Amino acid sequence: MSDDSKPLNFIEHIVEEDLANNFPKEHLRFRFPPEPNGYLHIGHASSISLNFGLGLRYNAPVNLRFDDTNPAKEEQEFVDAIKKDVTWLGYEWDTERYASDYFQQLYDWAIYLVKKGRAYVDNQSSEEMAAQKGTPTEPGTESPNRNRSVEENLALFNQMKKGEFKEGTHVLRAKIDMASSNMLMRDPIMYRVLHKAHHRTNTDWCIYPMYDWTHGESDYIEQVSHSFCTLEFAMHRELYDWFLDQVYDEKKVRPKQREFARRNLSHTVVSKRKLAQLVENGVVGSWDDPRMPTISGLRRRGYTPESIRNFTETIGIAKRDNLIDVSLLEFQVRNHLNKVAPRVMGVLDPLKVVITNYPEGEEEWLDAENNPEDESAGSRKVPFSREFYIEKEDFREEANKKFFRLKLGKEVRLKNAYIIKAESCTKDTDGNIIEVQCTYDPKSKSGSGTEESLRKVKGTLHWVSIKHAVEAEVRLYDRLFTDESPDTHKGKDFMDFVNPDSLQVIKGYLEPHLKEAKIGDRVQFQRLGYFCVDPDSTSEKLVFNKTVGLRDSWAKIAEK
RNA sequence: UGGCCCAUGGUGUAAUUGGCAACACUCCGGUUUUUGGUACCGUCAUUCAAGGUUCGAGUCCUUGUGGGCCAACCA
Repeated sequence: MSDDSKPLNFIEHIVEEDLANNFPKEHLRFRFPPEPNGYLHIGHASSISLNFGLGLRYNAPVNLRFDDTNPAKEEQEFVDAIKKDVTWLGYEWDTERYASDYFQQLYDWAIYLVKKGRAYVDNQSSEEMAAQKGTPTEPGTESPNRNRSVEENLALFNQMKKGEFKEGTHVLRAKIDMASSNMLMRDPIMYRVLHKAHHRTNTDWCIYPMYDWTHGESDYIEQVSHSFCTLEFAMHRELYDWFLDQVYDEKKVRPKQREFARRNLSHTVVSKRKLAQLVENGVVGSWDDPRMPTISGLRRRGYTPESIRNFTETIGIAKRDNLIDVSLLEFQVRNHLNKVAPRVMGVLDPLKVVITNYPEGEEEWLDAENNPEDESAGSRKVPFSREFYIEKEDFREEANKKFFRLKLGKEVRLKNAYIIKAESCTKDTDGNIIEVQCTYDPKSKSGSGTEESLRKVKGTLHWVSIKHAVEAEVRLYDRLFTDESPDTHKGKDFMDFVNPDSLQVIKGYLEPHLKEAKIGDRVQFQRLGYFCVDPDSTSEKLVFNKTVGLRDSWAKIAEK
């Protein structure tokens, strides 16, 4: 495999080491286990790439497992969205599983634990139990219910299951060690009463297993060999192993939990809870708002699956805290779109230009290359006429030598058209330039092969013939937060850093064939950036999203 | 005051059993260019600190320092 040449991350080293220690390769199995309580985001993309990448690398199955043990938060809508996103990213799971598929098995095992004296029913309030829990530096105290008889526990647990108790009154706890230095080992809760309908099991159950009791056992049931999760679960590993010990059969694969650091992206938040807050508070329109770091948001923004996969590959996986600069993500989408996006012309901040020596009423259709990076993309025709738009910032009455664009008395090349020279301009009463008058060199037509057409002029501008222009709504996006790490400031809420100007809606003028553009189409507006057609687009009204700008070295020069 | 994890350029990751600190991005400078895009070339680190082991330490040991996580009937 070509993968062999690439350096391994620490997770791959762990797998390699297990293989070297005679773990059978055919027993390798992985899983991606989202809770269906929200949409997947760029952080999940790393986990998805890790697990499915391992599956590809070792030709091992990868399950998509929904960790659906909390009916209060989970919905079918999210299950569907997650499946769509994983598929869109280009991965195929072996089998689709649900933790809820295992509710009966988990229940049977719980009974087994009760019978072994390893679990008991506690009917104290959560406050009482919290008080007995102790602190990281002080041991906890044992519950008065800790030594109930097996018979009594069995009866109580049965009553819990039958719905005879109200929520919050009874729980099943593992009997471990109230003095453990690991708070999670201080008799953790295995089951709670929840009189809520579940999106899959409906009202079959009114007791639901907790994460810790569910996750490792689910891995075990599925015979997952390596269970990877984020660092905040590191302390859970001891409990994961303890629960496994209770039911483990030596002849089976024993799953191994290992942890990696969550990927943090600059100028955004990567947490389902916080992203949900942005939606609920109306900061963004929806989970798939193009400003969101969700997979669906990035998709709508115009990102390609390839660019996201390349991103996760280049940022890698490790255990240290990180804040990945968004420029690494932007590079990947530019890099991919540069190769595949057709070039077109669009003017977003129009200034009218009139060629005084071009015949009135005349028009010609000029050849334009679709993609200089891809000869097979061919060419198209664009209409040229006496009056057209250029960008306002592409004209100045006077400017220094670094300004390669149109200025009075100087020439520029119009992309795929003629060389023009600015002769004069007119202004409104406020002094704003509203029109530029030019002359053109009729022999300088692009591709005509004449001596004049081969002349070198410093600047090349994009333009759109006014008579032929198609209007479109264009949505420009800026970073969602003004701070690079909005949720890491103690005493400050991440919402305080929301960028009030993250969305700007303008009108653009595009070359006419864009009228045929379909939802999801991605193009490069030459000299401006990459844009895609938003799902809001209709046959009457085109809507484009700006995915990302081109690298802009002029902006840096202009700043100085 | 307890336990667990982590520390390599501006950012993210690499570095066979200890053996010339590498790759990508960014920044800065340059070449090419009918996109100030692309492509190409170049500059930017004595690996948190102090000791120790060793012919040799980013890697092993000790002690610091800094950061993260742990007391939801969430996952």
